[in-house]
Amino acid sequence: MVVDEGSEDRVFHALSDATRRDILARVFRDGMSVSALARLYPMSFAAVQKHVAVLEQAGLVTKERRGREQIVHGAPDTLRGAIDGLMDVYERIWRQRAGRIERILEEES
Amino acid sequence: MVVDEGSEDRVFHALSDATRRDILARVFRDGMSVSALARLYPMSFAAVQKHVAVLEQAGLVTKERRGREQIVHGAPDTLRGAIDGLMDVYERIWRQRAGRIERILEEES
DNA sequence: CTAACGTACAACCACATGGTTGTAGATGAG
DNA sequence: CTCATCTACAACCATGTGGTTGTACGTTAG
Repeated sequence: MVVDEGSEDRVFHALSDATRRDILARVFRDGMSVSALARLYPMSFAAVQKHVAVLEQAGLVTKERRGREQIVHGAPDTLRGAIDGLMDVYERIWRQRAGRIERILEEES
Repeated sequence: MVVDEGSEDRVFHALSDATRRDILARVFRDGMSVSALARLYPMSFAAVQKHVAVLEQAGLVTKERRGREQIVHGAPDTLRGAIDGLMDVYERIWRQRAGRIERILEEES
């Protein structure tokens, strides 16, 4: 694995807040400064800053310093990893069903 | 939408715990009773029961009573919904990049 | 019937979370 | 240089979280 284990917890926790998911969707479309993001939500700058920090800790976004601004970008690899993890769980039910069908077809009655 | 809004928070929060993700993976492969699940983890029955309740509230599992046991099954639709939501965010970066390329190709220099 | 099992739920605790305000350091504009 | 802007971070508070133990109830086995 590329990233350390236990980070999955942080990734999904980061995704468990609507404001953070909105921030994520926006910065994935186009990078934005922290203060530009802060203007979008009915909460203090510090609160938005904390949300960005949670996303950054989870590895879902990166920050790029540009002048006195900090531009937030989406990090595709981590998000891709989360999707892959869920897909693995999701696919189990189909593998399991396929196995059952197979066993039925193998029956010699 | 099939499910009420604000439930995305609950879904991702439910996924943000390693024990719950493990439970989910197991019951997606094959239904298990709550007590059978409880035997798998180094914590009290009540704790596992709470984890199952969180997954159930999020709509990620369902319970089916069988005798005195409660069989826990994975709920594919909700998980699929979570995956779809992440895919939407993920795809934005590609749409945005495709748009940039398009604009470059349209330049008349 | 009785005893054991599977489940549910309340009460409690330590700790994390999401929000606030306030202070302080870099950086760019004039 | 000076001032406004952007960012960072600490302190604080109410609430939620993950864990515990204890109690209670329905159901099956003997």
